[in-house]
Amino acid sequence: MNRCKQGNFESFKKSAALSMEEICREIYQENRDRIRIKKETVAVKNLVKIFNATLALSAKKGFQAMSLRDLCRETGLSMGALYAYFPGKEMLLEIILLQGRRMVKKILDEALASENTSWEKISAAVRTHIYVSEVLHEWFFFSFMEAKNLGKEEQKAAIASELFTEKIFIDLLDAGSAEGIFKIENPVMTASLIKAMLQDWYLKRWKYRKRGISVEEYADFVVNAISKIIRVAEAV
Amino acid sequence: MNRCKQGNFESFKKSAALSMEEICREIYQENRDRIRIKKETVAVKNLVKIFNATLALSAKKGFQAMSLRDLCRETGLSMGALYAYFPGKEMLLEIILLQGRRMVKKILDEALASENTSWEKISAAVRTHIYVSEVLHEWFFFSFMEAKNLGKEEQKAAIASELFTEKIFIDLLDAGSAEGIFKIENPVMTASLIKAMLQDWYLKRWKYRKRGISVEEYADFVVNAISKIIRVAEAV
DNA sequence: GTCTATAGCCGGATAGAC
DNA sequence: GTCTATCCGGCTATAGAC
Repeated sequence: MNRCKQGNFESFKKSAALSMEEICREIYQENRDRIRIKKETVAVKNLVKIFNATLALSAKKGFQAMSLRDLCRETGLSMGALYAYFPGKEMLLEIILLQGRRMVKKILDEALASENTSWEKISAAVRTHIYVSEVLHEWFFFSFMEAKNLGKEEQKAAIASELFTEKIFIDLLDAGSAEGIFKIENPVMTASLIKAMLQDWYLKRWKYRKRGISVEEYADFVVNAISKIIRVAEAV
Repeated sequence: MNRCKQGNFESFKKSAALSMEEICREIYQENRDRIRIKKETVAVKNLVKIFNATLALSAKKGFQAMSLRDLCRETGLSMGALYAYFPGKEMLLEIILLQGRRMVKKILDEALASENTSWEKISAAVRTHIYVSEVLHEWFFFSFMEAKNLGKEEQKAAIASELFTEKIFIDLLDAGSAEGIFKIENPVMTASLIKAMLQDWYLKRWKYRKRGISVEEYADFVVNAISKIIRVAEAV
């Protein structure tokens, strides 16, 4: 309930169980058959290493340019060991993307369920999205950058995910518009604009970091900007 | 003068001499020493082929993943011929990025020079940027996507270019604020927001295409959204 | 100017030792 | 479970024919 009202990032971070270990445990359990390692503690520990290393290396040079030998160096594992955890480079990419999408969807759904008015829901969705993208920054960046290099099926999933988030905003804008709370000319375009602002946080994080702007300040600014654009009545 | 007042994209396209051929002629003349082809007509014709093919292939799989053999297939040239035009894959990347940045800067500077009030300048800068990114869409996408894979010096240039555009908006917002025309809480953050909207046009073009939104509609929407956020008095 | 042929290297993937 | 050794294909780059 209300993980991030008033923009408390720290409390969000604690209440949302989205550590890398959490994610890797899920991945392990879903892929028990493919993964050749039987002891869960060992497997999860190394999966964390592998995924973190993949995200870090890809952030620097891109997934395609990252070699599995780079990955060996970074994780301390050998080529042979790596192949005990995933069946090939392409699959490694897909597993990371799939699991991340699920996690994000789950958290967004939860955040919305506990809000009431359209404006509260929009505000919560914005804050939650920005906070999640802060915690899982490397994943978000990765996911955006690699989207164009995927196979046909994977690309569809990525697009669906993008449109899913946007649809949440479109529906909320429509609802608030019908209730007469917002004054909006074009809900679809407005939702696109919101998405663009959300994305900027993880695409240009270096910039905001350098300027000393915190996640909470950014979220506040975005919520405020949206309230001006849609002319929400009871905006804080 | 006033290339794109009232958002006339077609007239902008004509007046701005930024065809690929134009760009390639400049590149050829600046790299006469490195390029082994003497006849300008032949050289420029093939440079156009090479750069267009590079942008197209990179859009699909990324520059790193694009092989020079892919490039041969796409251009109809052989490996040997390619190396008569550029000294290596890395340099090809740098040449494309450098020349594009120059072109964009030149056009933006020109567009601003012919406007008067702060709001007119902001509006013109927004429209011009969106229109340029429409004409040179592939270059903009390429430039954004490959930025992280560059060498140290090239990366600095890319960041400088990003901040340069943003600075234009920060200064204009400050100026209008001082004149009492805008009501802005945070010019730096507002400029970031504007940049995010500009970028969305070339990062998510597939989405806008699918929805049948034209460049002009998008530019109108962005200008309008900005006017609401900064509460400009004489906004249309 | 443009081609073909080839050098030399590095990538992903696998087999089999420990 | 993890490692080393190795296969083989594709890559960039260059040399030399036409």
